Amino acid sequence: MPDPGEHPTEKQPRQRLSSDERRRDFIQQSIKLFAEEGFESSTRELARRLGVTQPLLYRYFPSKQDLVAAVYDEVYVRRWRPEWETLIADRSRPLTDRLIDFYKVYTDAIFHPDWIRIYLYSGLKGEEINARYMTLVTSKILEPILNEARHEAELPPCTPSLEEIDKLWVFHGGIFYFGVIKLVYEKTSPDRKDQAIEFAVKAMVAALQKELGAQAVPRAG
Amino acid sequence: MPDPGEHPTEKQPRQRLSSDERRRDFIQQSIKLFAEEGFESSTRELARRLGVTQPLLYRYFPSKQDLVAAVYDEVYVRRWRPEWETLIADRSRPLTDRLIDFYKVYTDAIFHPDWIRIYLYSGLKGEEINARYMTLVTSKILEPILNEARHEAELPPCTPSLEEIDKLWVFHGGIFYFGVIKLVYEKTSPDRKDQAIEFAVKAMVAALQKELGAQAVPRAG
DNA sequence: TTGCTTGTTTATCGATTGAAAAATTAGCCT
DNA sequence: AGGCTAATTTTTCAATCGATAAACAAGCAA
Repeated sequence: MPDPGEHPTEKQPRQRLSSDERRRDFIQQSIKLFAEEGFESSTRELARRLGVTQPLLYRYFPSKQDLVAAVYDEVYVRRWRPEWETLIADRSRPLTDRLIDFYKVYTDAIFHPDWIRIYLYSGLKGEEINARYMTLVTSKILEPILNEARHEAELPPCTPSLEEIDKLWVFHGGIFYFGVIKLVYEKTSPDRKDQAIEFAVKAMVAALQKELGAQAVPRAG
Repeated sequence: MPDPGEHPTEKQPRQRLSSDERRRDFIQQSIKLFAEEGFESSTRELARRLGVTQPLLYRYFPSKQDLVAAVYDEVYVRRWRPEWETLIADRSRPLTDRLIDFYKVYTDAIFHPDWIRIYLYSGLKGEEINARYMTLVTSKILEPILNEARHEAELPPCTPSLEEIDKLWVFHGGIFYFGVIKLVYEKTSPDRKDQAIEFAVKAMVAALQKELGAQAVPRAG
């Protein structure tokens, strides 16, 4: 005697959703599916997870590529918080404190399998939006950090050199990659995440101050 | 009038290779192809690049999965250099110098699109060999670094805590991720690579010494 | 030259893919 | 109740996938 309740979504008397709701469900489930199995996941598996048939997708998206674009918009664009930028630039507090706070909330936003895996998959695919996100991080996070470090070292602002940006990418990437390995391979408690961030920020600010201090010396020597 | 020379490997009078040569070619070309397009690349595209037909692959590998396994062996296992471990442990030199040298040669070995992209693809796939490589890095690189740092701080050796390994992963991951973005998005000169490594190593050793120094204080206070 | 070994191609299969066209039906308006 | 709109399903297609079986041919040995 076969078990009729094998699938949880089986034989529901077909509930209809509004156009907006269904479209939203497609995107949300796509994020999960693509994050798990990459963008080569089949549209049939996506439909199966939603309990609908595969051709329904094409009433909401002209092609699979358009669905992917919608996923990118949701992941890359809509998760960015403009207040991050103001947090870094708040000169009423020491830069170290600002950066620790920033990286705590930034990693709270991006240290999720959905985000990190879609970020990596799209980066490997060479998607333009991924490169644009890197540019955004450079201009809205790394360059501002350098500006703030120069200000704390009482140096005049200047356009950062490529080598300085490189160093900040090593620092930023270290925190990011910590999220990668901890999410991909194991679960890490928030405590250890915050601890690692504090260590990285302090090490970075100290190293940066040392370099900028050396730049300021010539005036005295 | 159609151009008959469209493909460079067109209409060669079929040259035969020895079994070993052909097998090696399959693996090497697979590394390139999989690195570019991921492991979902078709066996037909692989054969096309080698100028042979697709079923020939199955005279050398029982299945595509076996080909992937051969690629993993080539990339993960055969590129590891045991002398890296002795380089880190050479106590006749300051730890900073050792680490700068180590990371220069280590990144010379792994900062290639082939290696980094196959590493990332296999990591996203959840391949066991990727997890094993992470364990190898932890036991053969990060834990030895911590031991050496403790030795330089005149502290007795001990089994490193999870939090200490976390910090070293942030540092190590920063260097690795620098290679990722520079390879995926642009070309970087070796100078900038070495410059970034020196900065990261110095920042790391300084931050580590500060922490270990704090541990050593109680004896004096 | 003959013949055998083996590297290679030809032909083909079943499964899966993204996508289109047409039929169906749920749910709201009147 | 009747009917219209739009959400959903059914059916189907051409392309592509990994893989198998059988035919072919290059090169060495006799």
